[in-house]
Order: sequence, then C-alpha cells, then structure tokens
Amino acid sequence: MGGDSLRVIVGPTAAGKSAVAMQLAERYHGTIVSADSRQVYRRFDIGTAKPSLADRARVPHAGVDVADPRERVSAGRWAREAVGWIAAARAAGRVPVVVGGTGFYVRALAQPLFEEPPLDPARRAALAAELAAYDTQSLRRWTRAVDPARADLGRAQLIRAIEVATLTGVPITEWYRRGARAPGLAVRYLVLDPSPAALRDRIAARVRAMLDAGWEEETVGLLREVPADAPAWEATGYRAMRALVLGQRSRMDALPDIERATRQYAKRQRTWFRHQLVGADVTCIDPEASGALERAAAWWEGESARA
RNA sequence: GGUGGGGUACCCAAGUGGCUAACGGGAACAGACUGUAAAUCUGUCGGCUUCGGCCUUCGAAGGUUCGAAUCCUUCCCCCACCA
Repeated sequence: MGGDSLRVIVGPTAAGKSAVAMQLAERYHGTIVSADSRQVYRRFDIGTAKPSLADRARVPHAGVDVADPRERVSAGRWAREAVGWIAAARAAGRVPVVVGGTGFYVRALAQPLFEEPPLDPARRAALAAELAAYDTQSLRRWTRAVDPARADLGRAQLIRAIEVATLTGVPITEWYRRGARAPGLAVRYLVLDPSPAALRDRIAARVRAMLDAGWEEETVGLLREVPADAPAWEATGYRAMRALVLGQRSRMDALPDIERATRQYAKRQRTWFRHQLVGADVTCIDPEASGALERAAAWWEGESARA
C-alpha cells in the first residue's frame, strides 16, 4: 500500500532529519529534495544548516541553493519546482525523498495551492506599498469585508487575502470552493519528533556548532554583499548575528537569543505537524529512541506504523 | 557607621488608600495559518472551581482604616555614594 507514494520526512528543526535521510538515501539510492524555505537561498549556508558539500557529493540534493537571497520564494513556486525535481530524480533512476521543516511547502505538494491567474506586477507592487501603511487592525477590517473567512489570521495572510480578492476579483476562499487546483501528489510522512528536552539539547549543540563553523565570518561577508532587506535574512539567528558582527552585542548574549528563537521556531513546527497532517499517512518516530533508524527503514520500505 | 535609592507574580517592570489577582514587556504553554511560512498572527498565563464563584498574593511581622501593594512602626535583604 502506498508503494509509489512520495516519501516525505518532516519534523522540527534540529530533529535529525538530514542524518536519517542521508542514511536512507544512501541505502535506497535516493535523491533528497529539500523542503526548506531558507536553504533555497544561496550563500546563507551555515545559519540555515545546509547539507555539507560532502553530503551533497554522497547523495544528490535538490532544492538547495536555487534562489538569490534577494528574491522571495513562495510556497507556490517551490511546489512547482519540486514537482520537477522529483520527476527528474525518478527519470534518473533514483528514489526521491522530500526532507524538510517547512510544512507549508510540503503541504503545497500534497494539496496544491489554487491556480493563480497571472497578476499584473505593477498593480501588485502598488497595492503592496499601499497595504504596508495600514496597521494590522485596519487590514483585518478590510479582510472581513472581502474574505471574512480569513480575517482572523496573521498580517501576512491578511495582506495576501486582500491582494487576491482585489487583483483577481475573487477571494481566496472562493478560489478553493471552486476547486481550482491541480491534483496533489500521494505522500507518506515520516515525522521525526524528539522529546522537548532532547530537542532543546540538540538545538543548543547545533547553534554552538554553527558558531564554531564560522557563522560570524559568513555573516560579515553577507552583510557586505546582501541588502539588509533581502528575504534570506529572515532565517532564524541572522538578526542576532548581524548585531553581533556589527559589535552591537556580545557573543555571550547573542547565543541564548539564537537558541531561544530556534526553540520557538521548532515549537511552531511541532504545532504545525501535529495539526496539519491529520488524515494523512503519518508515521512518527522519536529519533533518540533505540532502533529509530531501523524503524525509519521499515517506513521507507512501506510499513506505515503509527506511533 | 552615615546618607540616599530599592525589595511587586517565572524574569523585567508599572502601580502610592477602593475601579487591583494587580498596566506593560519577556519567557513559557496552547492554538491559527491555502502563494512572505526560519514568516505572520491569536489565546492562556497565582491556586482551586459544579464556571457562579472561592481561596492565597505585592520582603517579614505588627498597626491605622469600612477598605492597604499603596499610610505608620519595627525587623530582614539588596544597590549607590560618603566614611
């Protein structure tokens, strides 16, 4: 069952997804398709915990270093390209496995976004500039008028709701009601979910390792070459790293900040995977448990044990 | 030893007689999220609760008052400066 379903490994940051994926991909001749909204950006290497060049030499990776730090990659664009990466891997006789922490991207693969009509870039930019001036409450009121189902969401979603309703003349909710989307891929999920205490330790170790790997030097270079408002800077930790290399704060107080921000991110991811995958084919494994890798291999071979 | 400032819930921090279980921020926990998602937001946040309330809190102990975190007394602790 689900024999040819696309394999997807998800979980919070620092859960050890790459390590498990590497082992499985080597064993089963796989290609790793990264579903990570930050690893897409070139040059932001250490802080986004990109796979090493050595790992990339051992197992083919797709989805890493595919965008300029200044461009905005959307879930729609990512999913569209991912379909291509997956097909290319299969054509090359490999088994694709999607690995990543960006749940929204992954979901866009299994349950595609609506097919957006081309939007006039000039009108879109003008509207974006206008909306930027509104406070969130005003955006909420506006959204209540054009797409009430989305009026209680976050600012980014409110702006998107207004944008779609205004520029296409049809609210997002209506687009979905019409079923205007491509068929989704059949997927099977492996969720790597360590205990909160273990995750905390893993995050602390990872941040320290990033610093040791030269994160500060990387940031110095990026600061020189990438505009401060580039989307890639939104990756966790880079704000603190920027202040650190500019001498605005010490490593002593930047470190706990970065760890905390990473923990908060991991928590949001866990909430997402806990609630957004219901009804899907999900196998959950604690990577710290004994025999975790064997269970992951069993999952790969088709066993969908819920745990 | 003297003088001044201060001790408020997990942390920071407002509050100087009733509208205060106590502004605000952080942390934490929970949640939402269909094209910015490592983003953007929401709720809870002293204890108990049959959800109507009940109980215990503002360094400690007394006191004034119908009523105190807020006023008085004593004590304990911290910080700054002077010695």
